[in-house]
Amino acid sequence: MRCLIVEDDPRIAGDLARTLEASGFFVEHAADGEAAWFKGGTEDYDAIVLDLGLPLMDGLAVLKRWRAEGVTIPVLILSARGTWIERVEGIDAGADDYLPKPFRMEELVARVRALVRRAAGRAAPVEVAGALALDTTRMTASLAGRPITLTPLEFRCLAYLVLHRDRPVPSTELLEHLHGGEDGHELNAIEALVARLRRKLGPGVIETRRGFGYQIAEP
Amino acid sequence: MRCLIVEDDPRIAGDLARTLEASGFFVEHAADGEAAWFKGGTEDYDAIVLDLGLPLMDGLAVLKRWRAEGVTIPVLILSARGTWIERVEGIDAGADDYLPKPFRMEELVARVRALVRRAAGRAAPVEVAGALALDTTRMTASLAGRPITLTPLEFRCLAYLVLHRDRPVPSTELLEHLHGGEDGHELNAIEALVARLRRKLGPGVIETRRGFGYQIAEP
DNA sequence: GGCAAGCTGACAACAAGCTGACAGATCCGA
DNA sequence: TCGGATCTGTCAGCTTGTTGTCAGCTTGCC
Repeated sequence: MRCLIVEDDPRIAGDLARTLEASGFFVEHAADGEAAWFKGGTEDYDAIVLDLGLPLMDGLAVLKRWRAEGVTIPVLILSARGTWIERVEGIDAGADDYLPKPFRMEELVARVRALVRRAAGRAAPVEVAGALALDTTRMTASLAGRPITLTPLEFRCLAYLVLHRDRPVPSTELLEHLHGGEDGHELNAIEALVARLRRKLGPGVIETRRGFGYQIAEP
Repeated sequence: MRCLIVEDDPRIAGDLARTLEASGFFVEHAADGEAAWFKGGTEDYDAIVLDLGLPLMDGLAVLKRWRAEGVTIPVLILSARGTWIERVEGIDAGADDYLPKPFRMEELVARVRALVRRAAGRAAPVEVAGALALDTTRMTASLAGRPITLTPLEFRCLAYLVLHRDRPVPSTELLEHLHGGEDGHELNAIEALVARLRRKLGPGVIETRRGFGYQIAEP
């Protein structure tokens, strides 16, 4: 968990850092707008706590610039001026939450935690098992960074195996999952499907545990 | 123009829907907070009319959750309790406008229209995907700098594909988006539409990912 | 060695998607 | 109101990718 604190007052910054560190964050600090903009754009944080009154570049300007550049790290705005107009401006500029000063430290920690949780839920749903990566939004698969073209059924089959990679999946279960319980399908269809997947993925990715089922190989 | 109505009273919801439909909106409806949250987060509306007193999740909570998740669709709050405190709370939560009950239908329509106009003016009007550029306020398209004449439906279809260019869009979803969920339309209409678009755009712009959907080609 | 589980290449059936033609609907100017 | 132009949905026939089945094969286990 990495968190960036953007705050020019060294005393407040120190307080914030200590509190967040006590809650398990690795904290970094930027004291002015320029430094903040640079760090937020180049490093990968889980959350940013942003004060608005900053030297060199105003907090809102920094935020807008990040958002324009595609930085999606969740940002919590801190501000002494707690009017609702400013709140709306902050949200408008792309902030994820807003906390008016003065505030209790516990509340700050709770909000930053909530922000991180929410962002994790929103992230691109990519499942990874060793060198194998499945992106269920883009419907793409890759092996060791190399893209693999899969048909819909192949994709669903592989996704199911990756999701249950901690145990062998019987072919009867795959049949049930892929065809929604309709019968009239032979088990051999699954065998053929797995064979086609293996041809695309190469050996050593889908293992057969004879008598138990198929399983994605451990990294 | 798609509009989501969030209202638990079926009579009021029906009134609202009829009025907005008469003004040219495709209207969808959610009767509780959970459903509203889901629809607003996953579908692409031009405006949302949100009642505050809702089952399962309160209207304000839904709104806050949307804003926290980055949903920027303009929201008009409806409420029986018209105190200014509540108004501020609504704006604070990220609402774009506030209309106390009772209200005249004409006023509602006017405000929703204003909302949509404002949002259109504020949003980045030009969407770019590779050589393809769409100006959503002027409703013009160009490919490699050369202007392309599109019909209204073609434009909406292309805009939707460009907006979701990071993933394949199933033709069922296009059908739903373009016709606001009314059925009685055949999937083949989408195929014909895409064929017409391809004839204008040339090959290699709209790709078919068989079994997954259509997708704008990566640059 | 024998048996069952599992593999695989070939093939055929099927479904997804494409396209040109046509016709109903709508809009617009005269 | 009429006529023409444009837009858009439907249909039929076609192409192509996907997937189930079959038959014969290999592999592991008792």
